[in-house]
Amino acid sequence: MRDNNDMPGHLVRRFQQIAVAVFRAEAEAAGYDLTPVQYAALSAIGMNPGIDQVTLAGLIAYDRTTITGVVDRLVQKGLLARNPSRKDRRARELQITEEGMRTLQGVTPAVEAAQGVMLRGLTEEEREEFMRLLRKAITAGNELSRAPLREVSADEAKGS
Amino acid sequence: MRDNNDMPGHLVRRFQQIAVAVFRAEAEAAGYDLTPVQYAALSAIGMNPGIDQVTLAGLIAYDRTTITGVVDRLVQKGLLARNPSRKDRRARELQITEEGMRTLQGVTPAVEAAQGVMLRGLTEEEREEFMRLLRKAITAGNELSRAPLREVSADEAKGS
DNA sequence: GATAATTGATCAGTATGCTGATTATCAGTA
DNA sequence: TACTGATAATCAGCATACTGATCAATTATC
Repeated sequence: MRDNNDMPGHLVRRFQQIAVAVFRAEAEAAGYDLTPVQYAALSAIGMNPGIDQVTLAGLIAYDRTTITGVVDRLVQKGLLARNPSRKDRRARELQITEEGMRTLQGVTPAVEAAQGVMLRGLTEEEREEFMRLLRKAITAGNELSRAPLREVSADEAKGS
Repeated sequence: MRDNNDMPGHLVRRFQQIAVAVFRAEAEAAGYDLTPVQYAALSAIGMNPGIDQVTLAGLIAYDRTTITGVVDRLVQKGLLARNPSRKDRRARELQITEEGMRTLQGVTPAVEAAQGVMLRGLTEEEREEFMRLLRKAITAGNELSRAPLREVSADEAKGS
């Protein structure tokens, strides 16, 4: 029987734990209380103002039911505004606030730094290769989780 | 600004989501209701009968407060027995039950299969390299999370 | 042997992440 | 127009993960 500790699923869980811990530590050191998930949402909304929650979920590969709570907390912190859409009364349009924009800009250096820390055991070439393999594996497995990445088509992106 | 979707932290989160989904799907297809975390705990206890919860946490890199709930649920399912230790009345000794052993043996092929599915986008060489890089990065970052791996020393292992 | 420091387990609280259901709304069709 | 199906958001419930605290028991120190 293979040692469970040496299975890819287990290794990934451990690296994910390290990645989250490093992210939070770097963000806190920079004076921000933001989780990786909250940062990703904030960043995506900043680049796509006015999107609804389902589109946001697809952009960053979140589960749709998880989004509600994440957005709740960002609204609570004053970093996002959530308003009913006039085009579709089921949907909520998400906008980043002034403070959200300042937070995003302020925390980004810490986020970049965190990526280096979590990969500190790898050389530059190894980091590139690691990310290439991650991208490749994720692309092949995208549809296997309930929260696949959904690229916004050119149609949706320009118009709406 | 770098696309958040292309940062290692984000890529790892997505791969972890896929890995968990694949694991659960394969386990369910084989007739078992077991999470990756529960499998890891069961497996570790099976190979180290009588260990306490802190040692278990170190063996598989869990947070000590998470272990309580995981063990609770495995005891609930009848796969584990948890008894107070006579050597240290603070500690609980964990034993795998007959049914736990049957479950472990029965589900293991599905667990092995899951590892292949989650890496289906990679060639055999790429899988090896991916795991090598994961191991290397984790080793370097082990102490950065609250749940580092703690190998059982020869001393502790033989005795008890 | 008394005291201090440490340790094993648990708990309260918070944040992802999932399954499956519900509600309101929208879109297509007979 | 009435009906059907699909969709956006939310909810209840469950399972990881973490922070920080508490309690009981053990170990170390004086």
